[in-house]
Amino acid sequence: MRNKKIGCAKFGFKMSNILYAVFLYLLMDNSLSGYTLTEELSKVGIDPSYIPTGITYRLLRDMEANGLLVSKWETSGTGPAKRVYRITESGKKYLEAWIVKAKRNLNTMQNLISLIEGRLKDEQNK
Amino acid sequence: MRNKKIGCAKFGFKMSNILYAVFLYLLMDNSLSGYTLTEELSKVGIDPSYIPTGITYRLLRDMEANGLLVSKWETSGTGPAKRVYRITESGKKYLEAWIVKAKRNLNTMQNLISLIEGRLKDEQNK
DNA sequence: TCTGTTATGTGTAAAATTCATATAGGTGAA
DNA sequence: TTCACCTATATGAATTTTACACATAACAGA
Repeated sequence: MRNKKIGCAKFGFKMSNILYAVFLYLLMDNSLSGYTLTEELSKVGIDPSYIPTGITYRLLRDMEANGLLVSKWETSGTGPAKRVYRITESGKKYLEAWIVKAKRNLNTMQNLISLIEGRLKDEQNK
Repeated sequence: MRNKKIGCAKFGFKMSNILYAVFLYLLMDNSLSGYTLTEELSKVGIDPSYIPTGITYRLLRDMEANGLLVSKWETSGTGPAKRVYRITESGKKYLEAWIVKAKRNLNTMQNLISLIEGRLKDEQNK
């Protein structure tokens, strides 16, 4: 048996991958800033206060560098300037590819969890 | 909004956490060596060849250090000596606690994925 | 002017993962 | 008998990911 690589990534549930997907999803309807995106995480069941802002802003810059998003500064309106992100065609394609992998990995996790749960219930009934 | 922590761990799907659970599950019926445990990953839908042996053996030592497993050397039988692991009561408790968190996190992922999938389907039908 | 909210960002530490490599006993075939 | 291959365990170091701490700045209202 040889050494190969795996990681959370293989299950599609690496933190940064999930946030990539969520941000792309949230941006499909509107262009939004990093701050607003963080707040809207609650819409998908993620507590925004758990996400360090350092991660959010760095991920968004990475996503832009990878061509999934484009940004422009918005200085109008109240408060400090916002960097507002818009999804690209490449970003949509990325999300479509992600969902395929994510579903497969969700299945793996689902099977694993029901297997373990079943075994633990057997133990209780002994 | 303040900075807090998250990570794969918050979703319960960190690589090492999954392997902890799988190993504990596999050890509920028999005592097994690291090598055999790796092979038996296929029973739960994980391709053993994807798991670097470096990770497996290190995780098992960690688990023992944390009291979830105990090991003894088995020199009888063919081939080189095996370090055979057995699950402890503490290991069983860990697995029970893990499954609760894992189910919750699976739910979060499930909702997230169906949300995104639904949105992508809308897009196709436009 | 001081506090709080909105808003974006960076440097560095810590943790997790991967890669490369080492060791060693046993088996079977050329 | 030596060479290739399988079983079996292990570690050092590089890389990647994630978390923590902090810095900056515009504006609003007391």
